[in-house]
Amino acid sequence: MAKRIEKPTETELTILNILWDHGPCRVREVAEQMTKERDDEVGYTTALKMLQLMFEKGLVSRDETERSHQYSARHPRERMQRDVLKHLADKIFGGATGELALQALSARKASPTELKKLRSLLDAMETKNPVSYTHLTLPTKRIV
Amino acid sequence: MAKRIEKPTETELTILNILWDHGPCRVREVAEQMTKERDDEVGYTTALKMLQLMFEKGLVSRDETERSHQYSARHPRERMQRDVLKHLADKIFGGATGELALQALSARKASPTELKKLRSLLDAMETKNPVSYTHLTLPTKRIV
DNA sequence: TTGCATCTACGAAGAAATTCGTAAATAGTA
DNA sequence: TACTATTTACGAATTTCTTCGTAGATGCAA
Repeated sequence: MAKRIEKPTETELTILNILWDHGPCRVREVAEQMTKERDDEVGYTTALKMLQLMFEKGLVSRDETERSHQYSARHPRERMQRDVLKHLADKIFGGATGELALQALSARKASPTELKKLRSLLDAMETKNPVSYTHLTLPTKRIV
Repeated sequence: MAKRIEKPTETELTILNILWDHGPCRVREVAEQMTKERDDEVGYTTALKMLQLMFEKGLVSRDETERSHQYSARHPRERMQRDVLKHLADKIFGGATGELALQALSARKASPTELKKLRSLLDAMETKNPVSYTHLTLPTKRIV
C-alpha cells in the first residue's frame, strides 16, 4: 500500500497549484505568483517558510545544487486530486464518490469534452474490467 | 444571487453531518455523536461552543422555545455539498467540475445505481435543456 | 424553599496554520 | 578586499480553529 500523503492545507494547495502549473520554481517565483493570485503582497520569507514546511511534510521536493533552491510538487496533480476527493467523499458523501460526481456535475455545467470523457469512463466501467481508468482523465490547467 | 454560505471547517462539517443524519439535535446529542464518531470523549461545552459559533456564522439555526435549544443545519445537505465541490473545483481543478467528476469516479468505484444515475444525468445534459438536474441526485446517508 | 442536575454564556487556554523579522551565509562586483 | 544583493534558516508574532473550565440561570423534586 502506498504511503498516505500528508493532507495539504488551503495555502499549501495554492502553492502546489503554482508548482504544477509552472513546473519547478524558486522561492521568489512562488511568492510572486501567490501575490498575483491573492492580489495582496505575500512576503518572500512567507513563501520560503511555507515551502520549507511543505518540504518537511513531504509535499514538495527540492533541488539544492544551486544556491537558490528549486522546489517541485512531490506528487502529480492527479494523484493529489484523487486523495483530496476521497477525503471529501468520506467527509460529506458517506464515501460515495458516485454521488459526489453527480453533485459536481449539477453544481456547474461541464464542457462537452468532459461530458464525452465521462461517458467513455462509464462505458469502460460497465465492462467490469479491473483496469485503471486514469488514462481517460484530462490534465487540468488552471485559470489564473 | 443567493448569499454565499460561510465555508465550514472540518469539525463544523462533522457537526453538520450529524444534524443532517439525525435531524434537529440538542447539544447533548451532538456531543455524544461526536464522541462516538471519534472514539474519543468530546466535552459537552465543546459541542456547545461549536454550535454557538456555527449559529453566529449562520451555518445552523436554533429553536430556543425550550430551555435546551435545538439546533438544525441551516442549509440542506445537497446545497452544502455543491458549495464545497464548487470551492474545491476552483481550488484544484481550475473550475472544471467535469474533470472533478472524472477523478472522483476513478478514485474509487461507484455503485451500479450511482453509475446508472450518472448516465441519466449525462443524457439529460445532452438534450441541452436548461433544466435543473438536482432531482436526479440521491440523498446521502452517511456510514457512521 | 432548598438542593441538585442541567443548561447557556463566555473567557481563555491550547493547537494548528500563516506571516514576518532578523541573523548569518554566499555570490557577484566595484 | 569590502560592499551590496540575495539567499537560507529559524524563532516568534499573529490569526484561526478547537477545546474546556467556570459562573450564573433555570427547572424540578424532595
